[in-house]
Amino acid sequence: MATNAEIAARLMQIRKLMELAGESFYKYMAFEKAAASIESAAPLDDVIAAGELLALPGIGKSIAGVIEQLVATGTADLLDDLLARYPPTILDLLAVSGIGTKTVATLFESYGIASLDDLERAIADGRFEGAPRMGPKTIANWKRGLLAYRGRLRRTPLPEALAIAREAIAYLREGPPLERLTYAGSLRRQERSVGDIDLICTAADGAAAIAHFVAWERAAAIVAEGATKASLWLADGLQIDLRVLPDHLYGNLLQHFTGSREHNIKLREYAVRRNLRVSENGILNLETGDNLTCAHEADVYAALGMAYVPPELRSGLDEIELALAGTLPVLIEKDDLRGDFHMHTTWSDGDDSLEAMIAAAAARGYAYHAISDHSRSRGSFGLDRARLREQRAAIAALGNRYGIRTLCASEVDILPDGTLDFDDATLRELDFTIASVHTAYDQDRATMTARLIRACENPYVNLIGHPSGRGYAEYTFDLDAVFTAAARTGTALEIDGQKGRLDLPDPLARRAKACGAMLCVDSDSHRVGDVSDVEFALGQARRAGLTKDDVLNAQPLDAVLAFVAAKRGRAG
DNA sequence: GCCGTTTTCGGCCCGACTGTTTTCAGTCG
Repeated sequence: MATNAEIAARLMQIRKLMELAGESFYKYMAFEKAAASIESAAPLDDVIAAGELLALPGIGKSIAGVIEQLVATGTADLLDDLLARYPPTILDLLAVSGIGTKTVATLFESYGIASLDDLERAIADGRFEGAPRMGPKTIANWKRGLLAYRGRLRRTPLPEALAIAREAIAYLREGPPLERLTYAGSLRRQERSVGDIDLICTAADGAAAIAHFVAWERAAAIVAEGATKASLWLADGLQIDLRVLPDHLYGNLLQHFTGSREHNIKLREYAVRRNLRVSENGILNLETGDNLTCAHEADVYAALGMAYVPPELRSGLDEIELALAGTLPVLIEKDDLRGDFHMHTTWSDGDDSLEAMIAAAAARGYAYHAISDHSRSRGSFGLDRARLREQRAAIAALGNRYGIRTLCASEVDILPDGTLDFDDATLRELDFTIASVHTAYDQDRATMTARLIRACENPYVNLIGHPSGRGYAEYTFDLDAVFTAAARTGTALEIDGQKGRLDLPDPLARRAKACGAMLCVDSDSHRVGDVSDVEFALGQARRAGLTKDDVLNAQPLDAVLAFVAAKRGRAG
């Protein structure tokens, strides 16, 4: 059974090979659009069974036939024909910065080069000396691109990229005067991992800003440097782009560089039908010649007659249609959060004291939060029943000093058979229970599915912590079966904001909502400085299209206590 | 190859930067 992502990858493989083969631009771009459409669609097996493949955007009769072949057999006639012409390793060359399809086609046809190794050998042998359009600078760029590719095969996790972006912004602020400055791109859209960092700023003297940027001591290489735009690589190959324009264009600039590419294409296609040309330089009326510049991003969407689309929703799926119809979801915001259910202290594996963590939760303005240290089977640091009672007493002893309600909770291990690390009598003493998988990640799909459903069915379990394991352990389970069980039993599903987790990821959170489940947005913090990690979870929630009604810790304390009581009540 | 508030044909987002060019093709986002 192939996943949507695997089918989409096959379509992209076809798309790239078609471009190499010299097919028309619009023909191979149709495959790229189809791949994006598949990636965000419901599971293909279901779609095909329902006879709804042709209803997906960007899928016509021709590509539908290819997809059906791919799903049924793992390959397709079209793909087989292309692979008969080009070795599969040839596509690796496209991953090298500075090498595109035209170059790959030339390398293959004129030099028989079909892999990264072939290219490195040819450069070392000096085979390109005197060749047309392959001067010394071009060859040097390829060498640099090869080095970067070999040293960097992963995307950068959002929390890591955000820290680097803030460092770069702080550096830029030390230089010549800038007006507005921020990060854009996939970072602003809160993608779980990013390929590069996009910075934009407005300044009266753009050239000075660019000059200061490329002089950054952290820059290992300057990839491009022009009048309004520069790109550099850090030592590990991470690329940072800076674009500078005058301040009256800030709204256009921010909209343009926030993307996504697919969102901008759809937005501009819509604009073209209304005789408007949208770019970072303004909105040009093709009839009158007037160019509308926008100091604020919201003005761009308003000028196109649609509702403002939050960055997290700019995926190129259906957000333009929803914005035109005025039916975009009202996304949950930071100020909607009233609590955090997932915080650790030195009582288990946290770095800060109980009191410090309570104070930190209060400092964020929460009305309530839960202290949820690990249960006894988590090595030496897990709490047993006696220690849990001691902790409850310690919480009581602090009284209402910080003006926040602290719920006594536990993050209980879900054991391999789906039972819990504490018996019901112990759980009954708690205000709130998180149940999480921390062991036996290698269970097969059916076993893991049954394990998670059994945890949901325990009347004292209120929340499944980091449910999918993404980021830590990529175990598999039947998503719909577990999410539906969570909805049926009154068990919430967590979006965990711990750096390296961000679990549930946004597509799964979207799915969980569709199954009717309640979600939570938590920090899973182990120290005071990480309580704000809840904002990473919030980003995933917003990308999933969640409103405050979808999130348990956006509800008042009374509603949370009622949520817990209702599940216990149903169990009798 | 796909699509439609100019709908079954004729379009399909937009612009910056580089290298090697005497005016532009290729790459990137």
